[in-house]
Amino acid sequence: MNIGLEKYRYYTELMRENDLFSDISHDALDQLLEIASAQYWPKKTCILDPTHTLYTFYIILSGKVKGYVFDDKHDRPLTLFLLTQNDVFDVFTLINGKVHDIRYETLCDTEVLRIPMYKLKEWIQDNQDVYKALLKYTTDKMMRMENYISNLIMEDTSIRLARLLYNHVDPASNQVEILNGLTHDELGALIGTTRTMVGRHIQSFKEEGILKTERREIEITNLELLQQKISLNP
Amino acid sequence: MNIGLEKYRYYTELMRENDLFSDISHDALDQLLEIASAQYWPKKTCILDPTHTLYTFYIILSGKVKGYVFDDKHDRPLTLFLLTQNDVFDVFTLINGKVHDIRYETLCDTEVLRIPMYKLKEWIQDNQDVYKALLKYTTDKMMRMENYISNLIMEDTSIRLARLLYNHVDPASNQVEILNGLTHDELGALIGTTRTMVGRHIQSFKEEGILKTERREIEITNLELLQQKISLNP
DNA sequence: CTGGAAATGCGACCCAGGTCACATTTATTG
DNA sequence: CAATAAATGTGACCTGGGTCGCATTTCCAG
Repeated sequence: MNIGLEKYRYYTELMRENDLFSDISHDALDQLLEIASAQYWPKKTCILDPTHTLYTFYIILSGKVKGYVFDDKHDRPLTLFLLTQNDVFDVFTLINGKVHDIRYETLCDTEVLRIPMYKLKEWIQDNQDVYKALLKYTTDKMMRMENYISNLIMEDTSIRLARLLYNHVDPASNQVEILNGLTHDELGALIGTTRTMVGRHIQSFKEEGILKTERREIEITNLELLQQKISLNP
Repeated sequence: MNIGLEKYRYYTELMRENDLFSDISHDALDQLLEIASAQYWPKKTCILDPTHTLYTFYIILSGKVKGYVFDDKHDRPLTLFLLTQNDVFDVFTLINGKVHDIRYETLCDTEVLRIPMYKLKEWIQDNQDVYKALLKYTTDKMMRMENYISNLIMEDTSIRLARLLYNHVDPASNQVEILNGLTHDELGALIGTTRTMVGRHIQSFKEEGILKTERREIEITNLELLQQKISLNP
């Protein structure tokens, strides 16, 4: 990597904290950083070509990236998952070598490490331990996805929104950190509904005294009420 | 395993064909069979206790098992996935060691290999190659789950039913093999809807000449029409 | 063969949540 | 700092699909 020592330290530090690489030796991690290059992606950077991830693997250092599919019938995107710091993509193409029919887009400014797939595969040859870590990573994501599905079928849109907010409140600031800066359209895509619905629910949450909004930022004013909405669904 | 040679051959044969163990040496596979015991589960056998899979791992030799959660609000189960020959469970508890909040139930008579978790973990210590195979297995399931989600949000119940049928037709018999013997309730659980809806749609499919039913068996009479329903959703 | 349980068929009704249309506010950029 | 685009607020309306109730059929166990 052609970067200053400071920056390099910063990356190694981030990688060392990443559970995926915690079992990897310092040397091996250095080798990995050797074949990686840092990239800065501004908000709304897209990977629209699903074959792209056949050749390049990414590790997210900061920011947020959504993985989504497009719903032609309703002419709107549906976000399948949200990736943030320490997440990687695309594990499916890395392991199965087949195209993963999914698009990626940054939801805010994002830093990634970019690794050519063939070099990564070589590196993995010598560091088969990552399989175990990746497996843990994947089963974990899988369980989240199961929860997402139950949610979709069992709860109505207002509760899905409430849960989305609840799952992302920063207890310190009462702000919904990773969702700040997202439009109602984006929020809708995250819970499988429309901006109209999101807007209506946010309005009624306001009236109920659960939250207040300002310049595309959501602040929870009464966490308990929000919690109630999720658990005691009448 | 305390079983006759014939039966033993049959199991090894099945395991050898299982992609999860295709990279495992004969010796190692024998060792695995050594710590496994065969079990026969009649239809409707349940694993209702989620902590059970902390201690026991299963490999399905034949039959079908559903993994489901219960929807208290609507008082009905929701099937998250269907497991059949060569599937295993529960990978999540094996890898993460935490309880996986999910229940299992056989949908028909089923044969499984039962392996005590701690013995399996020992075996894996000496056969770390399975991590790679398990990872492939898991990412594959993951992608199916992504498709399930898009389906849930993008398509209405009739198309979801049509797709369920289409994905399981046996081109030889035109029968919907693995779904035969399931009640409308079970079918509903598989696509996240109610028996009423399933019933109505099956009726209208009949009228459209897509299928006919007899004694809880579904036979597709016009595959093309079914295909159309899935692709040209108006 | 038979009585009860389970599975299915079907009509009446209701509502969450989608669409459409348009006004209003907030960002962004020549 | 317009002016144009993007994001949001809101009302009117429609419909897929859920619930309820009950009749009918199919399946088994006794």
